[in-house]
Amino acid sequence: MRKIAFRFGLLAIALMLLVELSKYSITTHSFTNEILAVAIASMFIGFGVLIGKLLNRQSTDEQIILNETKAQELEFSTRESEVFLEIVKGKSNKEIGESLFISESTVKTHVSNILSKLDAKRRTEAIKKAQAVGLI
Amino acid sequence: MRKIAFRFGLLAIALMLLVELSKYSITTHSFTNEILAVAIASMFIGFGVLIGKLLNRQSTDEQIILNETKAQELEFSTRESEVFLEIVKGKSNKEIGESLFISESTVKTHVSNILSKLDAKRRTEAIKKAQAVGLI
DNA sequence: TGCAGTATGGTACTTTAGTATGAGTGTTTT
DNA sequence: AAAACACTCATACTAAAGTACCATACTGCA
Repeated sequence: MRKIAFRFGLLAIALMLLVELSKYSITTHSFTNEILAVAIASMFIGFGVLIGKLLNRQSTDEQIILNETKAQELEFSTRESEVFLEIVKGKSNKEIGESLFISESTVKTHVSNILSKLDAKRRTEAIKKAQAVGLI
Repeated sequence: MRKIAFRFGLLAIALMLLVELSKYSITTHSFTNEILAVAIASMFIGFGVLIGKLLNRQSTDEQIILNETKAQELEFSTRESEVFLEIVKGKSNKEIGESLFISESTVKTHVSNILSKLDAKRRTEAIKKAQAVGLI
């Protein structure tokens, strides 16, 4: 987090220097406008990359949400999506049952269906495959 | 992937339109240069966000790599890091043993140590915690 | 009304996972 | 050399996870 803030600072400084340089170069013609434009554009692209990282960070740290479109493609039912979300959180079948107020038996049924829909043998493999297809 | 390419296209078109608009506005003075500059900068930031997404995608799809610094902080041994990498790939203890040419017993020993170092009860929980602290 | 889909749950069983403990073999450090 | 550490492996458990099969109940749709 501090690293990203630091990069933001560096970029801001570089950008200001470039702007100053462009003012200077207008009078001295030491650089072409094209080169300066490319440099400034690169700075803004850098800002975009950092902003994108910040946006990603929120979604991975706080709450995990399934990609609804992908869930539909995989024919996940509502309950299966809920159970899978708990799996990704690292919960056991028993804990999932307590969270969703259903028996461990029911959880096992859902898990079994989830695994076959994701073509996985284990829940860890299911997590990996879900990441690969963008479900999570 | 197609979605990202599509967004790139849209951004490129918007950018070209803005550039044309700026040429036009120089003669007509219908927009201030500041507004146009902000708009064009926004486009480049958008490009940056997309590029960042593409860069992230490669790292999650292809090969998973542990954050060496975090691994050291957690006092992971070399072998434990290797075993954990296989866990994240969704492999079973038996499969991990075959990959690393060690017995399933040894894998279990490593896994047990990994779990206690990550303060996790299950490998799924270990994966989740590893993501939370930035190990993966 | 009957069918399809979803959600629920149980039994019984097999397979993985995980723990605890002990032990042998190297390598590095004191 | 002895201690400390990492890696290896085994045995013997207990605990989860996962499969297969069956059954009930509710909802929406043809």
